[in-house]
Amino acid sequence: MSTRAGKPRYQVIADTLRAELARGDYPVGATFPKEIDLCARFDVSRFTIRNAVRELETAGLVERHKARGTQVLNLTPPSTYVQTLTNLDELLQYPKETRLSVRYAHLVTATETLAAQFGLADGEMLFNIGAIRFGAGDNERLCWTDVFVRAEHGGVADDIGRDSRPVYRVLEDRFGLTADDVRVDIEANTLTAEIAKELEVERGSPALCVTRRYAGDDGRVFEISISRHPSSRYTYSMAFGRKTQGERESAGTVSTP
Amino acid sequence: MSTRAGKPRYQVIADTLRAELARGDYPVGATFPKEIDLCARFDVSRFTIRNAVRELETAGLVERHKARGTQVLNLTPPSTYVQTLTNLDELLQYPKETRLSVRYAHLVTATETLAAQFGLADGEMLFNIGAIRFGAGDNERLCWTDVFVRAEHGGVADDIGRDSRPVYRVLEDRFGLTADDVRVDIEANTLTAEIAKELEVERGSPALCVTRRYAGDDGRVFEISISRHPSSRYTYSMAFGRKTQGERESAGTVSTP
DNA sequence: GTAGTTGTTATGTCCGGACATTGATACACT
DNA sequence: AGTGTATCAATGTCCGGACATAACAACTAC
Repeated sequence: MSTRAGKPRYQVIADTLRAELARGDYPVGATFPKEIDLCARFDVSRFTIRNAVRELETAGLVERHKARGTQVLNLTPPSTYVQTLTNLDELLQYPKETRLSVRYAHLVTATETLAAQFGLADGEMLFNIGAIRFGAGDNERLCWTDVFVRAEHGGVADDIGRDSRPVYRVLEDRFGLTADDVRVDIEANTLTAEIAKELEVERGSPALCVTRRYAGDDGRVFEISISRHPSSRYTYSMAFGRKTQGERESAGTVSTP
Repeated sequence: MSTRAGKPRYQVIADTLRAELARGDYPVGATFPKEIDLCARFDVSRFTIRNAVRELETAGLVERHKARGTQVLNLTPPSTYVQTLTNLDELLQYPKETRLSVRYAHLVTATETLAAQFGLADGEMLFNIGAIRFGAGDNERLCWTDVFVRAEHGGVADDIGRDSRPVYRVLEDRFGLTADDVRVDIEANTLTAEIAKELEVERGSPALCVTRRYAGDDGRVFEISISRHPSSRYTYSMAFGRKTQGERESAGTVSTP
């Protein structure tokens, strides 16, 4: 009727309905015409109408309810901004070749804030690993990192310096944990005298402090890492793209041979 | 056959095929059994098989080609980590009630790096707005912001202090631009003497420097803003969740009746 | 009144068929 | 050999029907 170019009928019908929605024919929240009526209107079978309405549904425009009808959700396809990481490693944003040099690895009493984040009672213990991350060739000191894991996961310390896997990955492999939820906090502050000395910069110089908190599928936090980067040695950067709901994802899993 | 719980047949079949894929019955890249064969195997109509295979397709496991067959893409559903913003305003992360006080608004010659980012020739002009962001009630000075827009968009300066919309939104409304791509860079450095004075903090104190670059649908950058937050007054935080491809998005836009 | 029953109405599932469309292949012709 | 052509094989589209299921409303029995 309105569009035509060898396109299948259900596509044309979906386009028509999309246009009508955008024009405001059916207000948000109202019930959409029922399938039978649309069948009569476009003179097609229910099969075709269902295909058309499914398009609208996956586009986030309408919502179907069994035995209750179809409701209008949005007049235009809702779009959101997303930052996509195919891999959690991208969160770390270190160049490929860096290595971690462990300075200490021992049990400590959790501070109040740390205990709260791990969901521990006051005075319980955490395992703490302090390390310096070195650059690839030039051996520049990139940052100081303090990693906190639950006491029962202290075994990770054995693997940390040895291979180049990030800590959360070692935890995944050794204890079957999966990082389902990650929170990253970034702030600026000054380096303590000890860390400034370790990083060979002036004490009191500014640093980018990145705190990463990893939680498993049950919501329990299993690792918190705090990295302090001397200024000008590190920039945290991220990209966001507008994504319209219902789009086909551009596949994943690029293998590096 | 394998699963059963009042679930529709095509669901059960999809589950079965999913399990077989995960088990490695069909190697990646190989052609998936054709619909007719699956009909025979499960003793259902092609309609049901098509529904089942569509599930696998939207889950990113297989790919269908007309007249060529179905190919295996992944053995398990590819998952990525995403940070979702329903609104670009969430990128700014300021409490609701803040206001911007403009200190200057004028044309400047673009520095080399700025010109390059905007895609301008050397020596071309940009419009530059410098402003302080104040907190809601306590009138605390939250940060210093330098905004750069193209010379032809200098008109935004009229609107900036007046309402509380962010600059990119004013640009959208006034010039029909849409922010399709945003990049955020975060680093730590020290405040210059002038800015430190404006923000009423000690000169040389550390600050979180957030650079936001907005690009339109044509890829052209139309705004760059640089915000400097005195340390301890601001923490940039973000959350990532694991998202399996093909999941239903949790809808948006809740209407308040 | 409250609880249970029944009926209506909408979408959800499923069938068996039909024809269209389009890569790929094999074949015939120049 | 190269080029067109016919055929095949697979998914894509579409029909008209059937029954299942769930939300909702109205009605009935206690």
